[in-house]
Amino acid sequence: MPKLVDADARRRAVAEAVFRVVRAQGLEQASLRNVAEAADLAIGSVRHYFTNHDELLTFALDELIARVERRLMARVNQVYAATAAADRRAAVEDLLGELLPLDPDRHDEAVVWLEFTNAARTRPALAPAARRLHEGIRAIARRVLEGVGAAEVAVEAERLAALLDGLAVDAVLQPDLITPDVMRAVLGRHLDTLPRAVH
Amino acid sequence: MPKLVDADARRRAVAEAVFRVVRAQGLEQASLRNVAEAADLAIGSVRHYFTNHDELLTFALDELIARVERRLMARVNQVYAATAAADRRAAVEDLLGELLPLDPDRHDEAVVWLEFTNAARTRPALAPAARRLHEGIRAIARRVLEGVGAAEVAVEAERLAALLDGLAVDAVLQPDLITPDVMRAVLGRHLDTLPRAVH
DNA sequence: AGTTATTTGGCACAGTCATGCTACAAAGGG
DNA sequence: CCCTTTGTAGCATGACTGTGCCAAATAACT
Repeated sequence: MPKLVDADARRRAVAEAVFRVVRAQGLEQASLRNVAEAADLAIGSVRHYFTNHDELLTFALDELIARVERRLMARVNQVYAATAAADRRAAVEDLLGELLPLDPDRHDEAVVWLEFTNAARTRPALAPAARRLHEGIRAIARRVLEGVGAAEVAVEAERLAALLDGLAVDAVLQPDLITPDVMRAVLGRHLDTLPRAVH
Repeated sequence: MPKLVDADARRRAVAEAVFRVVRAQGLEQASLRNVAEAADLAIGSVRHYFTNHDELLTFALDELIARVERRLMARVNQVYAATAAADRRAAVEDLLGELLPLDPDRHDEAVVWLEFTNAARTRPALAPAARRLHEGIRAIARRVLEGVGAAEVAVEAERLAALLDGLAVDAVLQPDLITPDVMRAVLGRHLDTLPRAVH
């Protein structure tokens, strides 16, 4: 047999090529040909690791979600570890900030997320993963807002989640206006005005 | 000559066909052929009213924005007309609600908006119109928040605009979870917690 | 009635797309 | 050494795209 390649690593490398194409030219342009070129592979090679174009895209989306989840896990532990009020507030801010495109890497991630989650509206294959991410964000928002009254937690969680989604979308679409500084200021202000939940 | 058609009305009718296709199948599928079929015209006819595919899309986007602006104008006047505090609060809620997909028509509008504004990220022809809409929403947010301190108005306007964008996006992508009731509750809650600006 | 400008319809072309299929190179195990 | 498995590459096909170009049908105006 030839070089005996680590198939999983190859699939992840191709997924990264998908991200690059989507980032630069939109999901619409993430054809097998363009992705193969971005991955520096022949189109036939890419097809050896993915049976379908759909499977390529769903794998890439799953990979993106896994990456976000990995980052969030570490931050969640930080919140639980923080006992002092000031520490907890900072930990919460870091945790929620992980959902915002505050640095170039996460900006690219947010771009790809918006492209995929929007495409999921009309592409059934992508819908389950997009849904999982949507609900995951709500779960985090609810957990962070434990301190508010039970009657309000549902509305407040939705408000926080919508704010995070909106900031991410705005930063993706108008990056020169919605800078990391603006996002941090808005998130901080939002947490300041919450009853007595997070501080 | 033939039937002597009102060219402007025809262009608007074709734009509506664009909306229907984008709504049902995504902007990616808004090809000349699909749009022509949705408009019940021959492809050559559509091309008679639009020199370009790009011109067709930019016209449709401009048309969408004009429609939103028309709706907002009426609401803005209502805010100025309201003198009593309770009236003003209701007028503001109606005005901002105009930016949310609270009924089926506005839901379709929001779907098309998201498709276009996202596409504008990688399609230069659409960028100016998307930008205008983005800034228009900020202008409204700032005007509504006149009451808050000058130091905070920038951050608060961004927070309100991001919340509106986020609610719209979430309702477009997960319409069974983010219902009009949820959106109204979240917006109401947000206005309640603002300093003493709107009430 | 004839002319002319507008509208409509469609053909042809070059490009892109996903995918079924085949062919071949390479390296590990017998 | 051979053979079998794995990876790589590419050809062929049918479908779709925007656009240049052309031809016909239509109705208003002279």
